[in-house]
Amino acid sequence: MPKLKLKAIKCTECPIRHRAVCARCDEDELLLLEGMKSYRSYKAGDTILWRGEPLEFVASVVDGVASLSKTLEDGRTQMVGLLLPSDFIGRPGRSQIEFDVTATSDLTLCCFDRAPFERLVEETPHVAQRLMELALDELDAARDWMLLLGRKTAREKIATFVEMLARRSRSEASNSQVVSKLPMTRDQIANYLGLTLETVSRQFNSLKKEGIIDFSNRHEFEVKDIIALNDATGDDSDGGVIF
Amino acid sequence: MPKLKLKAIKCTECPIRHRAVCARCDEDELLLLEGMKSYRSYKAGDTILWRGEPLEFVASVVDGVASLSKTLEDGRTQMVGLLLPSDFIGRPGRSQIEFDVTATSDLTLCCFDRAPFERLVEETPHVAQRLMELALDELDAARDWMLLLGRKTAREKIATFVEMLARRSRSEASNSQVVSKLPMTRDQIANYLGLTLETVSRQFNSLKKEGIIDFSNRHEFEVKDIIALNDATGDDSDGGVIF
DNA sequence: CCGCCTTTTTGACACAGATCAAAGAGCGGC
DNA sequence: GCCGCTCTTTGATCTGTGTCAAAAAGGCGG
Repeated sequence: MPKLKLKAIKCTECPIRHRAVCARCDEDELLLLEGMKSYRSYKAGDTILWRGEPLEFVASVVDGVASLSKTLEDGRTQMVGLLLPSDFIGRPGRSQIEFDVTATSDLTLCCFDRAPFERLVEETPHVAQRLMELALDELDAARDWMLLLGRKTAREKIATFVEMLARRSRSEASNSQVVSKLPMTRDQIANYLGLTLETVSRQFNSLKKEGIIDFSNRHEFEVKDIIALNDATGDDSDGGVIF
Repeated sequence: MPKLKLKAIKCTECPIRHRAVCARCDEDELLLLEGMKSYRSYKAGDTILWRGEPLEFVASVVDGVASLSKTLEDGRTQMVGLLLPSDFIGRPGRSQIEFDVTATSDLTLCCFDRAPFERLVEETPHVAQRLMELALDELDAARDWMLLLGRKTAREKIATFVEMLARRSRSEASNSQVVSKLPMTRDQIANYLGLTLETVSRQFNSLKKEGIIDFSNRHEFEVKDIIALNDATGDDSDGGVIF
């Protein structure tokens, strides 16, 4: 489990300062966090935490992608969360987690020892409030994923996944770049979408053949027809307005 | 949308006093809640809230079962949450919800107008803390469900569902009663498990034929072989201990 | 630049669960 | 107690996706 400690950057210069668990903190509170944080790095594929293992720290993702996954008796696995920069790992008030946490890409975490962090949560409402928002956002995402896993076809699953990646890369790059990264292997995508890797491959190629997306290489794609892509997700575009 | 106001019972005598959003409140805080609450009743099948509709109140389930569900363009639907007594509806800081809320059985809610409730959340850490716990519990449940929806077979889904109902009815009745209620129709169960109602029916009867469960009538069952039932869920019984 | 290892693609086939259809059960209203 | 409704069961068939297998494409170290 090769985890290296790195020197921490200053909170005020942190790339996730405005979105992570510290987003609402003022300068004083930030100083407290600064004093208890440490950085850890992981290589793609490393396991960060095992299910049931005592949880010694909580953390924010600073850079890279981590995933939460659950496994059945016979080895079938399902990703139950994808953690991107500013997302939070761990839950105050519980010393265990019910899933494995793995580095999907090379990863940097900003870690806090659990005990002092929990004390901080009790005392600073800004951290508690932000933690609550993050949890509720995750809950929303989990529910969207339940609809996908329970009711969408393989084609719809892939289209939804592609659309999500494209939207995210458009917003976070804050430019209208057309090329997006595919941050996982076919196998990982399959575990995320509740499919097999063969089906993932077939559906990607099917969308490509139809001219909806295009691949420059295996890990980069471009959306050619956003309308058709949106149609293919099966989502109800109607915002729920009552007529 | 037949919703009737009932006279409220006293918070101190409320059946969900110790588990709902008010669980950690002291007497003073309870008095504040008492002042802003009102009860509403719904008949089985009533829609409580529509997706996207402005959210005028938040609520705790006092009695009965409510469900959260999402729908695709063509009408396929997936339940994304089952709300039992003491569960909470609504999310502070957001005026809309992303799913429909429906009464699965006859239902009683303890409602709070959103604006005053949000002010209360800001001021009383006990409510905020409890809300956080409830959200995180729901997140855990959502993740278990993602594993079920993405990777379990029809048989495993039904076994998991039955096991969940049996465990719940055992704990909440606080006696070792053997008969449990099935609080939903086959169609609702299908929407919860990501199956069709025919498959639900077939799998129930298959478990019955094998002597694992038994039905006295369509809405009550008894677990005859808990070991076999547990096996049939496909879950990894190992708590994640590392050898 | 070559060879080895991993990831991805492609093909053939099987099967779990969906779909379509119709019969049976349960239950409230009259 | 009978009618008419909804919910459930059962049967026959179809199909999307999984499974098994093997070839192709990258990618990396030497």
